[in-house]
Amino acid sequence: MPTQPPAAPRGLTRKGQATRERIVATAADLIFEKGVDHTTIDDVRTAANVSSSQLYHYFDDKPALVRAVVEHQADTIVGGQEQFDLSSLRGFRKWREFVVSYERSLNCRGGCPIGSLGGQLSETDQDARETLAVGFKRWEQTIRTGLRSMQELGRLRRQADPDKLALATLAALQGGLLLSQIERNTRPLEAALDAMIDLIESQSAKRA
Amino acid sequence: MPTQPPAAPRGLTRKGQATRERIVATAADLIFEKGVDHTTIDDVRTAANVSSSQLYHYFDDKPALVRAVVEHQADTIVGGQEQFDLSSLRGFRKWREFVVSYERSLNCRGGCPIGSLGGQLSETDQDARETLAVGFKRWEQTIRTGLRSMQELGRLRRQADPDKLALATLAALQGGLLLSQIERNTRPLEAALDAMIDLIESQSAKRA
DNA sequence: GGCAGACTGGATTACGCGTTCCAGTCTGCA
DNA sequence: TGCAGACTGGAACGCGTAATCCAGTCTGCC
Repeated sequence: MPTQPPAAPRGLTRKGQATRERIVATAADLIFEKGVDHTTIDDVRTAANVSSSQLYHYFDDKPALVRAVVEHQADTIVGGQEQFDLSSLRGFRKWREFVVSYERSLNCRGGCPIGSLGGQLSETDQDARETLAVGFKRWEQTIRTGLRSMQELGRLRRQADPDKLALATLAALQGGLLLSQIERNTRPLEAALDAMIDLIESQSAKRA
Repeated sequence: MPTQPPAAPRGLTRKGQATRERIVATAADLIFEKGVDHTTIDDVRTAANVSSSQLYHYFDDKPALVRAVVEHQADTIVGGQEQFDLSSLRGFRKWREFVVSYERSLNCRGGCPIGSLGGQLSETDQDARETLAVGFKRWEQTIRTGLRSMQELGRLRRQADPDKLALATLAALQGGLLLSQIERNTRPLEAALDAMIDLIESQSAKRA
């Protein structure tokens, strides 16, 4: 359940909605590349081919646009995450491969599309921070669901705590992405994910 | 080995050096609270009680000041880290307690003094990014040293990879801090650190 | 087919903030 | 005790950028 129906189309023409969408997507790309504060309204204006009055027709001000971007990124990332079946170690390994190669394809630039926003907005935009928190909760949820069915299927020991493992896995992912972004090398990301997979394996039921 | 001798005192009076130090420390605090881009030169000026010409006497421009802050934070954090003996599980648990209660005392504001800088600077200031990378390498090193001696002391299995574990632990810490900052709750941080400690324990030599 | 309101364009404004300038005072050293 | 250069103060400048304004055009609906 998203915070709202997919971006309240309160009296927006189909065309208007498309324009709005284009602005958000463009802004999301630019912000991912250059960060919130180094992406100017004018940058977005130019890249999305809209005039400033158009932009302010759809968004009250820059923070409002940024919040729309936050929701957009959360939807995109969590949506992509749901493609993976994390109810087995094999599934986790596949996911690990995907994440690492994705990061490598970006040359470790930008970090996590959501996580990097967290560092930039948490202390300056309370509203954005809460939206991010909701996004992460959803993300955590998808991992948790995988681990819980892993346990229900008897693949994970009963004593294991899938909820805590899910949260830790998300944290490891975020930290790995951050360090990889700083070092411009996927090694930290790999080490972090491998560690979590090792931990899950060590708590798997196979030996019981 | 830091990038430079502790901030080249090229022809600075003792008093001048103190002033410079005060500026950096003040800037570090403000940047930690509000982020790089929302901390203005004027904020620093006021809080540190210096005039703008003083500030520009010591630093070429804002990026130069920011870089000085990065080095300052890296020295502070890594220095503090070295107090802990991570050559035993007990040491790790003590460290875990310290980190969590520290974060709690800040009400989860600000995240990691170094890590949060990474997200803000990696894509905009190449130079700062590299300085951060060096800082993290030093930090990683202190954890690695602990794990290596843990292994040498026979507390960690020979098959374990202390270097990779150290990197993963640092990543888990960073991710935990980031998520805790966003959620304003220490749970993610605790889950991340506990997971790494569990992993290390599962690879300890006690059962061998 | 007309009109209300969604939508677009571009010029203009207002101001925050980094940076510079100049005119001084203090301080270590010969 | 003089003087070079480290150090300080505060006013002023100029640019980048968010935001506004007004003058339009398009579009769905009765």
